Amino acid sequence: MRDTLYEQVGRIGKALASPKRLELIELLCQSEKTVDALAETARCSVKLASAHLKVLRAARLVEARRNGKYVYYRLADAQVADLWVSLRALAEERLLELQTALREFAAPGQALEGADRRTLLRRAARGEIVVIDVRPTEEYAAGHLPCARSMPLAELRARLRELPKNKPVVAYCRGPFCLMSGEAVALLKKRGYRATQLVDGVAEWRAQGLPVET
Amino acid sequence: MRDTLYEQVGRIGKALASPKRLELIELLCQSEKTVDALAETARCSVKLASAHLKVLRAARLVEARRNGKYVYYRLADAQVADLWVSLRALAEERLLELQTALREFAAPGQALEGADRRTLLRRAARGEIVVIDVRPTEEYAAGHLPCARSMPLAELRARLRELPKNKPVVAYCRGPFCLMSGEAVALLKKRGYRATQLVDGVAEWRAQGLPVET
DNA sequence: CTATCATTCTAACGATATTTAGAATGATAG
DNA sequence: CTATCATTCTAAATATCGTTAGAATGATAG
Repeated sequence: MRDTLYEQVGRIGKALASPKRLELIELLCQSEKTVDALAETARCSVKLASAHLKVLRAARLVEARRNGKYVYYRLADAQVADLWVSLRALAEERLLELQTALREFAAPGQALEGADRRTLLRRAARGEIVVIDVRPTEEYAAGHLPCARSMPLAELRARLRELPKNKPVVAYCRGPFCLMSGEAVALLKKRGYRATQLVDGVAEWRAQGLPVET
Repeated sequence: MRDTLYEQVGRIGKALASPKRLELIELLCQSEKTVDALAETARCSVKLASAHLKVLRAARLVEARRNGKYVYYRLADAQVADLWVSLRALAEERLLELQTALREFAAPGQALEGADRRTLLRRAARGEIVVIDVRPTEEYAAGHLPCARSMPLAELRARLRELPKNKPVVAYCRGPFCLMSGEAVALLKKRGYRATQLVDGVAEWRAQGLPVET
């Protein structure tokens, strides 16, 4: 009777109970992706990725469309990205183990409050700072911070001269669990740039109600 | 390495993967409660409730304090209530099965948007409507809507004459999954009152950033 | 000391989840 | 037809989970 209601919500909970699935959700927060691409980025077999995606689809968190030989998966709703952001934020706040793990793996970047985020946008709009998006170009194309320039980590070394040395450069990537912006900042600093890392990703940005460009 | 991060978030996900635990979380959204009270309301043995609470505590979602013979559990953070509200809202939006189950069990009440909620508050403050909280008194005491009067479902029949027949009466309880406000409205209507149900609970209210009184 | 509230340990049962593997099947582009 | 991308079926190994039960243990009020 009443248990049915909680069981249904539990379906969503169960879908969120596997680390691999959470990783897939985070990747899908960036842009739609093929099974192949997801499996490669999440470092698992296509078969396993396919199985996890089936679970996520059964919980109605993701949807699929076919285009030619490829099946593209995407989040079923922007609310799913928001839920992922809330869940991760809660875990970061409550779980000491996560905090220490983050300190160890991820380079410490700037965690901004709502007001700071708006300040960052204003300064970027005025040209006082340069914001670069170091994710792959497809992810940039699917949505990026206003005023951000696409500069994928893989191309960064070759395109360094496009960046000014006299202005602060702010790099961001997929979010707090992603290492790309940290690597970008390390490279930039070594070459004499004034670089800082923004730990937000587009999903965090959007969850704050801030604008995202496509 | 990177998997550790997702594993930690998965701990929270796993805690949210059991219907019984979700029910306990919803109860704890109302007020702190003893194991005994939780077990009775969730219709399970004290032992099972204790085991589930242990899981929730391990995921740092709830905390306990002892007072005399009793151990009182409470949510570890208001963010936990917000997460429950988001999770439930997402499930309601995405899962057809939940929508049909809700239509069957719960009487259809008013689901309000942010602006409507403020209108409701204004009308209650002006005395145009009477808002009653039909939950047990302890839950009312722990936090209730501004301008709401405590009128527990168990006492409603005996205290009917405290309510005006010429003004609309709005009843709310623990939230969309709780049947108490529906029962209250059914009783009131039978006795000739102009009663409507508000499906929001205090957690939904607070998650909207609206004020809650204690 | 005793009654009450709560937790723990043990054990057991059944169910479900994660991962890997081999083989087969679909669906599509060229 | 063939190569590629994706899913499915089968199976197996391993692990964990949810629930119930009995018995014991703690912690506290009176």
